[in-house]
Amino acid sequence: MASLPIVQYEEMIIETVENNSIVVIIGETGSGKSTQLSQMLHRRRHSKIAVTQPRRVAAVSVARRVAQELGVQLGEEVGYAIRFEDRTSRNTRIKYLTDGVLLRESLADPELNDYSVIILDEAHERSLNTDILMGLMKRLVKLRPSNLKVLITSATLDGDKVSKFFGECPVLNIPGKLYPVEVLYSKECPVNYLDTALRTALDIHIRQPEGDILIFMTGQDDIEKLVSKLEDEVRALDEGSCMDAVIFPLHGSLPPELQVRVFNPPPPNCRRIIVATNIAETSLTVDGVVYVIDSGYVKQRQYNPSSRMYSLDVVQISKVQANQRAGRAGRTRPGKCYRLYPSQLYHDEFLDVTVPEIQRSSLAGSVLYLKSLDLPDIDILKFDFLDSPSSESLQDALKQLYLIDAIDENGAITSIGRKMAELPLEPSLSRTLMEANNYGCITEALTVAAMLSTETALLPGQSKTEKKRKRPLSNLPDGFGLGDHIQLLQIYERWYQTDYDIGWCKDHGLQVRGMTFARDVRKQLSQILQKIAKEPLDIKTNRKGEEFRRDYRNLRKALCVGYANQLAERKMHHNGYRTLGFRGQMVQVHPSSALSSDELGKFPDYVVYHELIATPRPFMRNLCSVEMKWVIPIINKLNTLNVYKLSGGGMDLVEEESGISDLPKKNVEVSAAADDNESRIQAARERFLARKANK
DNA sequence: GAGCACTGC
Repeated sequence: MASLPIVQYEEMIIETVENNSIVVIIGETGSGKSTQLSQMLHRRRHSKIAVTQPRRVAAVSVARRVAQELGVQLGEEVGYAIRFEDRTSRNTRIKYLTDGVLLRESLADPELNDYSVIILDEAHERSLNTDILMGLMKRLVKLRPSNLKVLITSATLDGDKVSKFFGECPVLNIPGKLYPVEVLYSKECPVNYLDTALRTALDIHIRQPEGDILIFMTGQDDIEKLVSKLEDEVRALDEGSCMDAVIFPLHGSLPPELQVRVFNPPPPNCRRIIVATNIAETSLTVDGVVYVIDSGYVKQRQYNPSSRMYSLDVVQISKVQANQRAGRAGRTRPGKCYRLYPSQLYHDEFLDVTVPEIQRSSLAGSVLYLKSLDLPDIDILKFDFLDSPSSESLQDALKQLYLIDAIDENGAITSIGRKMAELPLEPSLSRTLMEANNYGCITEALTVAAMLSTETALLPGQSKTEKKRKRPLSNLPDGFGLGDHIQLLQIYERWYQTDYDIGWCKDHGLQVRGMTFARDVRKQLSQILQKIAKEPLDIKTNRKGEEFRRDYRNLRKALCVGYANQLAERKMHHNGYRTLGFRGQMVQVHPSSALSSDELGKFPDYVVYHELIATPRPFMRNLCSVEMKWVIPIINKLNTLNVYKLSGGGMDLVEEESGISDLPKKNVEVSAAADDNESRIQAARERFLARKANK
């Protein structure tokens, strides 16, 4: 502990914090900022210190270490709070929490008076929640100038930019404890980056001294291909010509028991080669890595507000990401990083920083959250973000909220909206719950919302045979053909009838992690609903053994209201759909859907969908059949949509005549920046695809 | 007739 670089800076840090409300601290990996800053401030103050982390595991493990260093029991002076788990007490003085939990807390107490110090750690990751918190902190220090200190800490954040955002606050640089990493570039872009990664890895294995190799690839597919090629090639090497090698894949959909294999120490005289996604960039740290091979690409989910569609694209990484990857080689001794791209590409084309999540996500939930805070004099379109989302994205969010009654025609939050904001759900689902309560089907709607909160429950597991299996799985409920929401409900009901038997999940090819997560979410949601309801709600744990009416009418009606933004109408003579309202577009039923067609092979005339995904053809994923008479009032509302009023008149917008006309692009600066990102991403993607096709 | 980066309330 004494060797942590940050310790020598204690006096300077304390003095700066005493004299300033906000301080930015740049500390590279290994500086000790996550564990030491809170302790330093704790030694000077007695009231409560909050430290946010973007990830649950980090909040838990850092809290554990600090408790150990202070020699106290975890949950007493030092504790943590993550979703479903609060290990703090009245005595807690240092509290580690995920940034999402702090946002929830600020809903109950917008001034966060419980804390005298708030530390936003890992701010460089620019998670959606961290970005919102930064905006809120800027306001909060003005409201509480005498009794609040805010520290923004980060590994590589652009200190000047953040300092400027916070009114030229001081920036302290703390050196890290990384060993030097030599960076080697390719002369040119590889024709086939999978083969190039393979050759580079073999070359290191044969020629370089011991030390593990970490290879960054984009996804499961490429990882599996590369692992199998590496296995073949390593096996073909002459025995005794070099040391042994074991090869591990590492990605998020790998079952946990296979993920942890990379933390076991390798056998003697054996090199480990780990082929990973960006999960190894921040979430998992593998010790012993000396060589990093960086493909320069990452898979990134992005939301396009003009089509309301998500896509999962392979994009070029940013300079920050490239350096983060390189740093993985220098944790235990000096290392080397092989970049499979020329240095000129890195310097000229890579973005400096990753496009922040707030510019890549649908903002309906975040905007509703901000509205519910009742910040005075706040125009949501002018909220002070470190990097603003495009105005198009904010308007999209407002329109969505209006159509589901969360805000009124003037953009003010409604009483329904206020309740919705309390629920940790996407607005479409929280609105469904509100409506389900009126229709007497809250028990079922809760289950649907919980099941949709985990996308992984139905995903096939790892084995190849399982992978080929189709949904709906033969011996699982089929949703009566009404769609995926109903199927998810029925699956959960069946699981409940087995008393949440883990074996039952495994027998039916369901992911245990996903199912237990759904159970936890359901419990949390029903607790919140009980709390915010005026009178006690009739929520049953579930209806054991009771047969439902086979058409689930009320539940589907409730879904229709919640998903007013996500309606589609089947085209006359075929099975294609057109989305209703905002810039209607042609979409297809995702082949994995449980929705079934009638005896003539036709799908239902109207459906609601959970999301649109371009892969790259546009599909609707997770569908529910609805009826035309439920849809009509929504269409009427669509036609009276007026974005000018919704945004509080604060925007210089031309009035829209109906919900389906295009919006003029305003707020040019912001849009231009976002467009620039988009076109660069697009260009990078094309290059990538071209190279991949070139095999 | 398709495809699953990573987090999180």
